[in-house]
Amino acid sequence: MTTRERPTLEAVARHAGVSRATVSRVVNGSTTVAASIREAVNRAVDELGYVPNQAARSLVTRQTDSIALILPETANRVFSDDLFFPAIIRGVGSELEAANKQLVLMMAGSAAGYARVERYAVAGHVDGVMFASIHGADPLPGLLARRGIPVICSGRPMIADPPVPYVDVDHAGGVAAALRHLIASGRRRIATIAGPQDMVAGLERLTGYHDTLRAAALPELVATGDFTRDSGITAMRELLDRDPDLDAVFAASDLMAHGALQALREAGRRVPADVAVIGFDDFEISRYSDPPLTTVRQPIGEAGRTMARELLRLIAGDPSVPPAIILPTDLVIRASA
Amino acid sequence: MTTRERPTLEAVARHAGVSRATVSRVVNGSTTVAASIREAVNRAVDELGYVPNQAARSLVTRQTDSIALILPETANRVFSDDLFFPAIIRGVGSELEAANKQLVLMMAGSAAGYARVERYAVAGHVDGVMFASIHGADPLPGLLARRGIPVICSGRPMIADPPVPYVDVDHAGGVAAALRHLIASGRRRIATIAGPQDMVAGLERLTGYHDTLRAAALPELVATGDFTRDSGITAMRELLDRDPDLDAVFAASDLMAHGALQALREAGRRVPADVAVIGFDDFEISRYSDPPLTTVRQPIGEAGRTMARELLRLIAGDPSVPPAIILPTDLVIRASA
DNA sequence: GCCCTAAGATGAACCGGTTAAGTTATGCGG
DNA sequence: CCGCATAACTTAACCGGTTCATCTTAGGGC
Repeated sequence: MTTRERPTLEAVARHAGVSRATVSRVVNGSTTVAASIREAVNRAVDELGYVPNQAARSLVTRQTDSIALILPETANRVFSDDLFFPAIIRGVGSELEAANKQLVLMMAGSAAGYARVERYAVAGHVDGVMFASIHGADPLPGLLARRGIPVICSGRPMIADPPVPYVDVDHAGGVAAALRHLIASGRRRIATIAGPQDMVAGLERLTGYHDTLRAAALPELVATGDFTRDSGITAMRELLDRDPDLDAVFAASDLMAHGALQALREAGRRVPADVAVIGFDDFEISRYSDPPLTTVRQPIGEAGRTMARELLRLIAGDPSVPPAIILPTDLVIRASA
Repeated sequence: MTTRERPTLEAVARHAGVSRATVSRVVNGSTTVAASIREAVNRAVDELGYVPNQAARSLVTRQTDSIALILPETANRVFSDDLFFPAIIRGVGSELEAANKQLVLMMAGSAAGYARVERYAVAGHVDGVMFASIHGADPLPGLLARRGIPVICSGRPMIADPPVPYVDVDHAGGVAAALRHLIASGRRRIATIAGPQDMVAGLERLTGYHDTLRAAALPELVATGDFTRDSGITAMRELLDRDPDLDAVFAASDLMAHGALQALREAGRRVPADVAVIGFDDFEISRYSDPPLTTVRQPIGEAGRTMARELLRLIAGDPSVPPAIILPTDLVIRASA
């Protein structure tokens, strides 16, 4: 193994016949260096294959140029069925790449992992922290913010004690659009498969359902899932059981909508002839379902990008970062409703 | 904002009335500290909310307790359609969590991102590097290895100049099992949709197809895709065009198999009555396709876990890390063949 | 009561950079 | 030709930990 000793600033300086400070200034692109010397130093850097030691550098500059994205789920769940996190990661990644920052992904599922994340951030391993989707009343964002670490959330945090800026989508607007579409096409017994009620996304979509149906003076019928396909199947069966004559279902996630499609097929219902189905997300796979799914598109990638952009401003000390940014949703009409 | 100044070792030492060195030993769990002092120090640590500065620490210890996983694709592709990376990440994540190491995800799509990854690793930001799937003759693994950085690959690297240890699955065995199943059930005109030929996985699966069909003295029919669903659709149409009487297709990935199912349906062929279809991967979604997909299961998560485990041994300086580990594949028979 | 030993605490060097303050060469006006 | 401003480089003081050699002190044996 060619474990060639990594050259230090000192070595480069000696090689180029200048001082450490000068090399440092060349490496960091200072303008007050004579061209001839700059060139000599660069040559020495190349010849020795010098790369600055990150630990030494960030010890004094107090910054690391990397940023954490926290996925508050166990590693086993994050990437299994769910397509939400991949989309967030994609958005965040593209934005950070442009800013030349390094993305550090962390799963904070277990309690131990949770503590580790906190220590990791407080230890100064990263310059800022993003949270992708928050479960329940998660204290971590506030905790880190109180420690002086720049923090931003995707989805409104449930506790607002130290207010943490966040990026979210217009849940209520999306739900209203979906339900109005169903009502306009003559549906009158519209059920919903709600999301988990310990997440703001789950709560707000259910609230939107209540509000819109109440305004339209239509009966309400609710079953609750956890955003997964399987929970959608179970919930749909339960709904059919409670009201065999329902003529539409609004599911609070695409995966639950797919589960509903499957349960409806098993129960012999035709979609959309007997029952119309609308989801929420607009995942790629919803274009290929049978029938293709009508759904509320939420700009997840855009949310990730926005989150990254705002965090970078926060880190730069920009005082004008808004406490909340709400992105629009829109209804994508396909065959299922 | 409560940007409370982070306490240093020095502060804790003063608070507890001992020296810096002693606090350091307590924090790192040295045994040669009197119980009373240890307790006093711990109290001081709690009261001040002390967390060691990672930069300072790794400057001297030369390790960071974090490990990079390189996804050599652009951020935009990695998480879109593909379910391979999520599975790898899941496996790696669970293993590293158990070892209390931090996972750092890096996308190395663009050339710039590529250089950044190299600098990042060489700068000592991480203790070791894993590569998830390699495209073509990627020089980066060898480059890092030559720099003395512990490296391990998922999938056999195409260049073996500095040999880099790797974890792979038994492509040939899986393909052979699939084809033997088709032959045993009476199929005689068996086509294949090959994967990209700049990836070892693509190459080896095609080689397996050649070898098995030649041994069985059956005609060969090949179209090439890039592992995506769309490329599967295109390739299937092309195959039907070239041999309308084919009675089976082996696709080198599940997504291409799904594309093939769609193209076959459009062409009015019944699966498996007219044409049998087998994929390779066994993604979750293949259980829900119409018909459910017969496929070669490869233990992606297990590969991730193994990769992480071996890398940790490499980092620990264990000289007995094998140059290659090949995991078994097996045929999962569902309805499509 | 004295010396030796060992447990346990300390002082100080060091890791590899950054940067403010200090020093030296260069150029310009008078 | 001198003095001074300025550009350009060097010196040295940090950043916040770890660790080894050194020192202190309490205890045990005779």
